[in-house]
Amino acid sequence: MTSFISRYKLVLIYGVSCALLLFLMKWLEVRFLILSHSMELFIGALALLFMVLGIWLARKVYEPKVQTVIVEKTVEVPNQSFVFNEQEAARLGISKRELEVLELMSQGLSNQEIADRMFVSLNTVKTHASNLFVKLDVKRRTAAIETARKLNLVR
Amino acid sequence: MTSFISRYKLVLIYGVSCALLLFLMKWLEVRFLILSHSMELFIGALALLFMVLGIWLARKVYEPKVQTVIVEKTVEVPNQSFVFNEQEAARLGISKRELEVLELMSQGLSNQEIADRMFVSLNTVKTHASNLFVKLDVKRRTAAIETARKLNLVR
DNA sequence: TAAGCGTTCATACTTTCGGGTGATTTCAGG
DNA sequence: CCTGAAATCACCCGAAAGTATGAACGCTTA
Repeated sequence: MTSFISRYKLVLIYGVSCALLLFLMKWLEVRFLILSHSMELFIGALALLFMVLGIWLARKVYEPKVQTVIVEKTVEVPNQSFVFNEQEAARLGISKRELEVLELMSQGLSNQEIADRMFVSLNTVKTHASNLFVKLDVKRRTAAIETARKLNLVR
Repeated sequence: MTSFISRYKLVLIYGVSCALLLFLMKWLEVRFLILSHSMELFIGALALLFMVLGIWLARKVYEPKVQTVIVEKTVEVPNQSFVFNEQEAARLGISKRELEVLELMSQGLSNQEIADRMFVSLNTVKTHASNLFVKLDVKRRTAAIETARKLNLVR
């Protein structure tokens, strides 16, 4: 919204500048015709001047657009979201239920709480956990969480 | 590298176009002078045309530069490094030793391993751990790790 | 100097975790 | 149809984790 307003302001300013410049050119034209009558040089200078003006105008107008794009990008990037490493899970042969246990484990839940959430017995959770520890080559649930995090299996 | 080549190609093409356009303008100038002698209109048209050309040229040339800037920004941003939340640690009243225990805990070490590393007894580690659990308002070490991570106290 | 805090450690006890073993069911694939 | 993997559950036992309580020491601050 504000970028549009500022852009319009710029256009207005440059429009007025162009008008003034045109008057200047006309005055110069008269001078030129009187002095040397070298029309070709005048035409060339005029063309060059206005092309430069055009380039300058375009740069001024389009530069804010550049900055806007950059802002969008910088906002977009900090999505350091977690991407599950399917390859690693498959390589280690971790099953669906084991992964569920791992996930809940990493959230700080006890085996009993995990059992309640998954609607299975405590013993089942223990079995899944044991299998996980073998597959992740660890001896404790805290180490399992650490390893799983490093392998992008959780969070 | 390739962007520079393509940009130079563009400039060359537009340079040639400008030259051709100048010749066209001169020819038109003669026509104009013969037909109506309306110099003001001719000057205005010429100025407008070359300004538009300048704008067009600037846009074409500067657009690839925009993309380059975006790339630089996206490369710059992914510094997702861990910054220890000192305020939160102070707010919760977590001491140095407790923090050390928390750190080692989050690395998957057992109480005995932590005790060995810190050159204190197992009981001392347990005491620190218990105090941590109270301060972090949790009941298990896994939950403590989870909470500590969310508060940027570890890793 | 007394009070408070952090650190250290201890004993005793309960709970949770993890290993080992074995059993059943289900379901996909040779 | 048989096999094997996955999922489910059970029992036992030892290890680890966690709770409760108490105590000693050093440092800082009111």
